[in-house]
Amino acid sequence: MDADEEAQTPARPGRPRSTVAHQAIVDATVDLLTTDGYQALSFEAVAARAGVGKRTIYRRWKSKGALVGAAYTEMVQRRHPDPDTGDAVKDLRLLLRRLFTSVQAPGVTAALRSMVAEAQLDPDFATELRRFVESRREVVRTILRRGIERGQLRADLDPDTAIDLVFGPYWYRLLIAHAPLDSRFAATLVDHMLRGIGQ
Amino acid sequence: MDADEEAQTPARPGRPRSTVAHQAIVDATVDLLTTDGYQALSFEAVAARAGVGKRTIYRRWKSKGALVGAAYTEMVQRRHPDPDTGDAVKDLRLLLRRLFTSVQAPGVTAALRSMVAEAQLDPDFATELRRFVESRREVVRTILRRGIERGQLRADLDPDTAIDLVFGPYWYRLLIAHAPLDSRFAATLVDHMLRGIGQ
Amino acid sequence: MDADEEAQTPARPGRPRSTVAHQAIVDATVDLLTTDGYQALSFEAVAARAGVGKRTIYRRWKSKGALVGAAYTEMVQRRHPDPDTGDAVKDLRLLLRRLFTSVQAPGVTAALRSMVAEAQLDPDFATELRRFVESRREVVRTILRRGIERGQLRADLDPDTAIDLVFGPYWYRLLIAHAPLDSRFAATLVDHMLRGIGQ
Amino acid sequence: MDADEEAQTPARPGRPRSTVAHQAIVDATVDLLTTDGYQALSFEAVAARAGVGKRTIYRRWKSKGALVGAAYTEMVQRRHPDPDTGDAVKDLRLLLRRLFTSVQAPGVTAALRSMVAEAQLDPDFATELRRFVESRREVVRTILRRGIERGQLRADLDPDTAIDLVFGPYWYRLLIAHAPLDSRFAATLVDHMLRGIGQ
DNA sequence: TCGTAAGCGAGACGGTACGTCGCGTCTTGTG
DNA sequence: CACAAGACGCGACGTACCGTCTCGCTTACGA
Repeated sequence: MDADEEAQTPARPGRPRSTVAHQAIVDATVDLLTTDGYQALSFEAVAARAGVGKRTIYRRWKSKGALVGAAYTEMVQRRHPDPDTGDAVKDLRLLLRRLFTSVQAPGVTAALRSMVAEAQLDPDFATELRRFVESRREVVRTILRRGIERGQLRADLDPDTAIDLVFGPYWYRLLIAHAPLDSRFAATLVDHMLRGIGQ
Repeated sequence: MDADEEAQTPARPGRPRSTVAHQAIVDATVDLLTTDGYQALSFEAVAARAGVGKRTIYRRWKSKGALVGAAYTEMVQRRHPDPDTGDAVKDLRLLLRRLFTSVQAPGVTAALRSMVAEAQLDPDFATELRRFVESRREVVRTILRRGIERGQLRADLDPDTAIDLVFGPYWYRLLIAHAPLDSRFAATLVDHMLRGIGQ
Repeated sequence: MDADEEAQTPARPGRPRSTVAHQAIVDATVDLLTTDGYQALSFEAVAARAGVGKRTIYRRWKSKGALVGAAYTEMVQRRHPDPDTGDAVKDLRLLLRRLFTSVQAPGVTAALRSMVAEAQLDPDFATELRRFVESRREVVRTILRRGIERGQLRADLDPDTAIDLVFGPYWYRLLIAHAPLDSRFAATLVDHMLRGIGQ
Repeated sequence: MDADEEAQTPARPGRPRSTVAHQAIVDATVDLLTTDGYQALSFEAVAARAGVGKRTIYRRWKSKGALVGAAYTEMVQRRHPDPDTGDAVKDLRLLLRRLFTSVQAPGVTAALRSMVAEAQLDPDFATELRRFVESRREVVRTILRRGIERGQLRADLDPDTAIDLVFGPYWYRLLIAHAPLDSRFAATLVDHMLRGIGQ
């Protein structure tokens, strides 16, 4: 999702990559993404706005989607960490509410959509996206495991299926947009998951 | 999703549209889609392979996604009609099983994905896709309504939420591909929906 | 030196090439050539100034030099035809005087130079240039032949060598620019050629 | 034509320039020039093949043509010195024969052509080339002057015009390549020059 | 039966963006 | 300080498709 060799060989020969250029590119991408949308976004335009050679961008990201991925990560700095209130049900409700709120911010929906779109077209980026998705699943998985250990959730539930039941409808509405992603829907999702899997 | 004025003015002036050209275009699209993937698909390439002028394609479909939509329809002839066995639960299980089976056919997944991708980029096509999605939802809605009337399902369920719980995870796995769309998952989905909403 | 298939199949399939675009390209080339010089001339710049797609230029000329060739031909409309005054010596003097005068016009020297430069780098264009050069030699060859027939020049001269003795120093001074191409030099060249080959 | 400050301050501060690098650059240039031609020659390519930083080349030569000039000098070690046999006519014949022979060596023609091409595009290099050309003219000028003093050539000839009559056709055939640069042509050139200017 | 209106293939058109190359300059660490 | 390595801003390259626009030619209806 990010520049390709983040923390590799600490010193390789030649001039090191400019962090200034790096930041300028990411900023320009966010700008264009939220202003004109994914369509208007091109390596050409990003280079122009960032005051950077196209090569400098290609050196770091190999596709538009990968670039947008970095910009998205930049946009959603707050990472919705595991709340861990001690109550698994409360944790789930909190996490979902935050997720559904963050998605209201302008540009976030567009970014997520463009990433899914890119993933359908570029298998390499699909892998990267899967990695990102998995990291989000892991947070919920942790909450569920904790809930089971604490006896707050029944022991025989299948976490992965449960997670699909939460994130599935979330992405579904996000992508198809046949219905809003509001806090009521967030609550409903948790309710149904708990009724299905909880004690 | 299809050629844009299917059953319009039954007879309009001038030379009628060539069904030969029409078929050649769809065939070429399916060919390219399953052979080289969505990436290699372009109006230019389709026209070349079909031996057809670009204009002739533009006259019928206004976007790549719309064109792929036609190809998809071509591929999935069977349209998963409402089973109506008399038992709502049996109907649901049957429908889901068919849905999950159809998606195994080569090219179908690719077509669905490309359509979702296109929808993220082209609002007009998003509307078309939403129409298609809605038609699929309507089938389930009918089953659910029938189940309630017959007393097979409890009366206070919200059909649309229930549908989200089924189709959500379906699309989620289809698009993210983090887990397979097998018949076991189909069964699990119906189980959870029923446990959540059924009596 | 010109667009590649001048008077071929009078009607080939598809939209015919636009003469408007053609002229716009040539004009833009002449403009840029005489204004900013050969260096500043690029397909990119010509396309921009002519309001034309780059492809449209590439379709007609395959290299910068070939393009400049067309522009040059456009610039030197007057083609220094065979004078044929009845007197071979007079003809030669007249032709040379005209040649040396035409080369004074701004841009002509630059165009000729750039063509020679391109010919050194691109064998294909070298062939084209050779064709142009040969056409100029033919004019002189005709004059000489006529002079021999009329008994104005002695019979045993070798026309091609004689022509080398005239055009050789001409191009030499044109390219190296170590001395001016003035009318005195023109006269001297004819004098020496005649002293060397005449009766 | 050569490295720009050959015999400058014999000892200047800092690390002295590596003669190893210098030679590697020239060798790589000759290699590329004779192998892939002038087109494939670029500072970038030379640096890569020589295993040298681009800067190191720029430090020594300021243009592609200047660099090729050095390579040319490397290729043509023998410099065709003034023969001075005592007989001006014999001297001229000898010099021309040598000149026409040297040009047969592979790569020499290409180098000369590329230098002329570069001179048409880069005024600075044109000056350098003019300097080189003048040095070659000076040799002939000396022979002619000596011939006049010795009474072997008539006193009223204009040396510079005479030289144009020899070198002009030489370069003409070299650059346009409409006819070969063989020894017969060498002889013919001297013959005609003498008939034109000699007693 | 014949005009006329649209469809047809081909392919050129003005564009935008692509991904690459080379330029000449700059910044690293190493000698 | 020179050197190799290589990143940098830049500008041009030649190509791919876009969606539109002629061409000359069917095709088929309705006047």
